[in-house]
Amino acid sequence: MPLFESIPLFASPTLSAQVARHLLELIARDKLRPGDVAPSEAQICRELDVSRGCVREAYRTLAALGILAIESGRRPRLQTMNAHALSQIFGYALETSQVSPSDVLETRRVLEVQAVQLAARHASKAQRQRLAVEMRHMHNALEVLDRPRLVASDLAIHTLLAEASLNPLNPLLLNALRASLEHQMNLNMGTRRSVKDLRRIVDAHGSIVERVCAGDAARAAVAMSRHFDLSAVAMSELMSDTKATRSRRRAVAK
Amino acid sequence: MPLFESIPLFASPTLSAQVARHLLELIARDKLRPGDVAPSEAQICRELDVSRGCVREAYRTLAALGILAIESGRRPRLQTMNAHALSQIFGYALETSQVSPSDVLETRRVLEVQAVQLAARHASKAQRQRLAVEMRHMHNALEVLDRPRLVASDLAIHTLLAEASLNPLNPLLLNALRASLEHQMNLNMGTRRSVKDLRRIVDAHGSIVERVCAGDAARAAVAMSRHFDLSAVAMSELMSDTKATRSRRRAVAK
DNA sequence: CAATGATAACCTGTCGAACAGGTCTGACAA
DNA sequence: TTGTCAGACCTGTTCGACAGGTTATCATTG
Repeated sequence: MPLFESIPLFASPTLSAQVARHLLELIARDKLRPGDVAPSEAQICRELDVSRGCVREAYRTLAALGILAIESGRRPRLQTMNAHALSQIFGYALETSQVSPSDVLETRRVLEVQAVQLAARHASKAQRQRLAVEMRHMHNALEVLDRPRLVASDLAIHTLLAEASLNPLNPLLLNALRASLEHQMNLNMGTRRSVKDLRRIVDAHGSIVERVCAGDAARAAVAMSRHFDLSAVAMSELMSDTKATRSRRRAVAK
Repeated sequence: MPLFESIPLFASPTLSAQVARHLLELIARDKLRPGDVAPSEAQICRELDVSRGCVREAYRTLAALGILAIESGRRPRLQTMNAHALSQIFGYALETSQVSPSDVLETRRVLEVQAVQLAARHASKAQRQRLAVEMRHMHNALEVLDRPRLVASDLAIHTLLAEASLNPLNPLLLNALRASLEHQMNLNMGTRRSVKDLRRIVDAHGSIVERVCAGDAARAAVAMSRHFDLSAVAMSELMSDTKATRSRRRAVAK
């Protein structure tokens, strides 16, 4: 029985994977933080005595996961957690029909509902103020029918709510899910809503923000839940997918 | 004004990033599915007239995201969605204190609670049977105090529940969150529960499975929620982190 | 002395050629 | 028909080289 058996999963076949693992261990050992610089490629080459190509591949791996920020000329730095890598993963899952848009919406829904509850309980005064301000912007945008600014306000409010939940996984996951879903939908159709629908959406945001600012977690959750009901209906109208997919899966699920 | 301005975001500075994007577009255009083969490195080299190093880096990027499966000698194949990349991302966020273990637990909780509700409603007969079988295994493991088999059954039940929700995002996210959290905790301490706690955990799973099999979504959710209450208490005892982190964040949140 | 600008060191991005070793296919032989 | 073997194909890795960007040092200059 070999000695390495203690770490069976980590017997990476490829050298570059080992280098990537080494870098992760280095980050953990030195307790590096986002913004700190990582060793340069040449340094790792000398330390581990491997070719630069290998090291570069390891760095690309970590860069793809959003761990390292690599720019020409600069030394690699640890990156702040961001949704880009996640949205690419979700986007691939959508693209290959491994998950459906309604699956994404379902998960977004439960996360957003929890997020507004947490936001209602934990948001700071400044965060509540920023929410109220953005809500006014949204109302203004509706009055002059400025659609780009409307969707911008929509996004801003959802992001503020997710941040106000004080669980960083909420902005991370929600941004990733939203981005991947929008990318998928925009390719299929341009969403042009009627003015009536727009007003309903703005009102929905209004009541959510109002209740979060009032600290009423339960009602805020209900409002967000209603908001998602509308979105779900709108989407299932556009692509009669929800029911079909669900029942097909049920049949396949042995 | 340059012509490329129409797609400003896609002006990737590096060549290898452009190659990666090209591959993703190719996947979308040809509607490739998991298991299908992707072009070999040499093919892309000729088609795009770039060096093999560049192409390899692009492939590593997609492999890191869990999109491509690359093995020596074999042609690259599209991969089935899996939690590995996600758990690495979450693991990095935990490692660098960008999210706390209680954040992960909070998100896991809401996702698992929703998952059991969906499972109670949508699970197939076969899935309910498998759940019941695994539950019996867990009871047997408890009687003979086989801890490894106990944790294996725990994992299996949670995985079955997530799958039975018929939303593939649930097994994906829950596996990733669980794996990253366990990786983080195991490094800090070996969790040795008392027999009394073990019995309580098994009972909690028992009531969850029972209610899911009975199709009682509401009670299943309550049972899962209770199960997580216990876990949360156990964890906050081990690392008095929950409250401290929360209040610290609140102060920082301007 | 301080501000400024040039230079040198360092870093990443890309290319090319080369070899090792694994995988797959198809032809040939038993 | 089946088994085996060779060759084509593919990924893993290395070395060397050059372009172009960034940073820090240092000397020049006001």
